[in-house]
Amino acid sequence: MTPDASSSSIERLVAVLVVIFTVEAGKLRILLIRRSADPFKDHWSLPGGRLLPADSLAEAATRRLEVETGVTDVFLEQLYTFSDLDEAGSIAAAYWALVDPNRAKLPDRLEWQPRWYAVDDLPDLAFLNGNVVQYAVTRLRNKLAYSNVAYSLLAAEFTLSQLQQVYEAILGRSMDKRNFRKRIISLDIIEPTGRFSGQGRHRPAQLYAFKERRPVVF
Amino acid sequence: MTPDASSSSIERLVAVLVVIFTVEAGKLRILLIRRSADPFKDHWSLPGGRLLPADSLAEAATRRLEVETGVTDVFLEQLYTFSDLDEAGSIAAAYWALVDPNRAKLPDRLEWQPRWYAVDDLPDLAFLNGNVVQYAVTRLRNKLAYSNVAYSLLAAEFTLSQLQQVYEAILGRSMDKRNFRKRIISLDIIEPTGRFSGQGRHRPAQLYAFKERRPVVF
DNA sequence: GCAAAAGTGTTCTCTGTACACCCATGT
DNA sequence: ACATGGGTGTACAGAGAACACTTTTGC
Repeated sequence: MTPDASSSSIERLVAVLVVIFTVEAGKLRILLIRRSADPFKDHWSLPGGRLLPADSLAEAATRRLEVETGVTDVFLEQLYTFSDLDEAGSIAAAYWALVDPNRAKLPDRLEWQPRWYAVDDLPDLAFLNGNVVQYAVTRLRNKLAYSNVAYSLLAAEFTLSQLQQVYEAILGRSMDKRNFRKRIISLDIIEPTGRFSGQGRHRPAQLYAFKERRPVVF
Repeated sequence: MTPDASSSSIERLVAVLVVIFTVEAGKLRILLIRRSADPFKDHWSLPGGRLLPADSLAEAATRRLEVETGVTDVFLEQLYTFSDLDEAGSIAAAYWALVDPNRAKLPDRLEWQPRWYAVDDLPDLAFLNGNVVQYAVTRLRNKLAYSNVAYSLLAAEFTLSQLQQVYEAILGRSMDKRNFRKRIISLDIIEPTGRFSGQGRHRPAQLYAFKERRPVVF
């Protein structure tokens, strides 16, 4: 047995990718970085990297999320594991995360220039990252319907209108205000805090908080 | 850099596991094999094995499924990728499959002695395979509600009663015959073949077939 | 007083569920 | 004739969708 390329070894290069979502300015966005090396130099791609010795997949994904956004206590879940994103036969475990845009601070001095892109207006992506993003968007939309994952996209307190805007941005359609409120309240996942958002020349809005700031499935 | 154990290499051992389901004698069952080597010698475990050079994950899972059951053209889907099933830091990509018990022929001369076990009466499993099975059962139950995956558990033609028994075995509860038929027919995934099952001292049953014998999501 | 967003109910349709009897066949 | 599984319809309840006006505040 020759000890040369990975394609003849019994072991494999294993990488982690992270699809980091946020909702900002009424749009669902993901974080992309610009590749500084070949292959696909100067193309945009999902943040990711090699799995280090003794890393679990979740640890590697968490670390990469923190490097890019500075946050760790957010929703983060495995998405799918690909074995055909490149020609080298490496394995890529994709994760997805949801972050509040006001908490995520992108380190803009980094050489890979992280940037938020609206998912309905993405640039060409390196490798087959476009497939990964599509898969992640589908999973997010499904999960929104039967879990409280939206907690991870909002501040601790928020108005019902803000929550509705998050849902509308993710699902890509507008909803009826009365039906949305009825449904969310009947799910019993949020509660009024008693405080009000007193800003703007209009009636102040009741502030709400999620009862659980961790994943709950209905 | 030392070339010794996998825990100090940048590459990883990658394995594939397969949770192979069937429904037989009114019970949801999975295929287990008896380990012939340490660790966990003589314990039961899920079939699996190393990812060979140039294998994709799906190829490795398909091959393992064929070795165990002789079938390949069945429902097979990735489940989850684990990095903490053993202490060696290896990566295990779990898949799940659905097979018709009449087509799966277990090679009973194999040293690992494959056997069907009812999921509600499993023996102690090696590694953390119990978690994997639980996860697969949950996924199967969910998927049953919004896809046609049951096609892969039945012969090409079947009666509505046989189909209902499959659903009841998977979900672990009995259903009303009239409501079941109404719902399945309204899903528009099966059609009558015009032939009848003329066996038994009772009225012959209309035979049905799935319109698509490949995964369709509603 | 006016602009802007907050807040609130009713009606209808559709889906899921509960429930019981006759039919065709083999022995 | 009887035992066995095959086959069928109706009524009720709950969920989701459509739809418009009043309230509170800042300016």
